[in-house]
Amino acid sequence: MKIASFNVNSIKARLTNLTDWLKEAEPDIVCLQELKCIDENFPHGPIEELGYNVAVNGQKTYNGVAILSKHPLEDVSRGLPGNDGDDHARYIEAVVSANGSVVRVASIYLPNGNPVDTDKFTYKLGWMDRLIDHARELLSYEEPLVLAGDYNVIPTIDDVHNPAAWVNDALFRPETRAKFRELINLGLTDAFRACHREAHRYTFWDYQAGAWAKDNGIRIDHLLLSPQAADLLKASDIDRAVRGREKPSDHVPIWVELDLG
DNA sequence: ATGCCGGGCGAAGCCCGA
Repeated sequence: MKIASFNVNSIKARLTNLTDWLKEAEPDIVCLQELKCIDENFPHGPIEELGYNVAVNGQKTYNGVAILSKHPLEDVSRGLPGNDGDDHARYIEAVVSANGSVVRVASIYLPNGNPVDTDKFTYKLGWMDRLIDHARELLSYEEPLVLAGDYNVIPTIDDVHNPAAWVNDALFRPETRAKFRELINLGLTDAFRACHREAHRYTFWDYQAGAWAKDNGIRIDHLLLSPQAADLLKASDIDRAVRGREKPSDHVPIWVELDLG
């Protein structure tokens, strides 16, 4: 079973780019981020035509996440627990049953957090605390679990082209990286890193200053696996060629293959 | 480099992303 994550930076602007990739990559499950549309405006038609069931947690203008699945989506829940006052659409979770197996999947759009001297950074760190609490709960189920999304976290110096340019950025600040390690240390596996040791493999390149041409990127989209999912890990990779196409997102898809039949 | 691009909103120019 192939499970992917893709920050599309507007589902409306990216529809053709997305459906082209869906046709060639043929993922079973896709976690999308930054839809930038309300539930009613999600383009169900072109995506359901390709055989996907769809669960959306949308929002006007900002954020918005979804899960696409060729198998039925069950027990869909929207929003990250722990703060009823948080109205950002940054989290959706569902259970997928396929071939007698079950996998729980979440699509995550973790806050950017810049500038760091504002409440945006506080919000990011608080959101990460809530994610850690929720992940601890989900891990207690002892089942295959994939926490997939745009984490807006550069985990290590190997995951950025020019570390010096990011030292004071919310994506690379020590506090951010420490919280990410706290999440990993619950017992999650960074699927891409488990399959690839080489440095400088990125999932995001800025639209500006020729970042793509210079390979000036960062690795901030991650698929984190529970031990039960990591047991099934066969492969993981980044579909970087998508960044070079017409009207690309600034992120590219990243995926895992799990031996779930 | 800190918004040079790109998208939303809405119909010019601002907000936002990373």
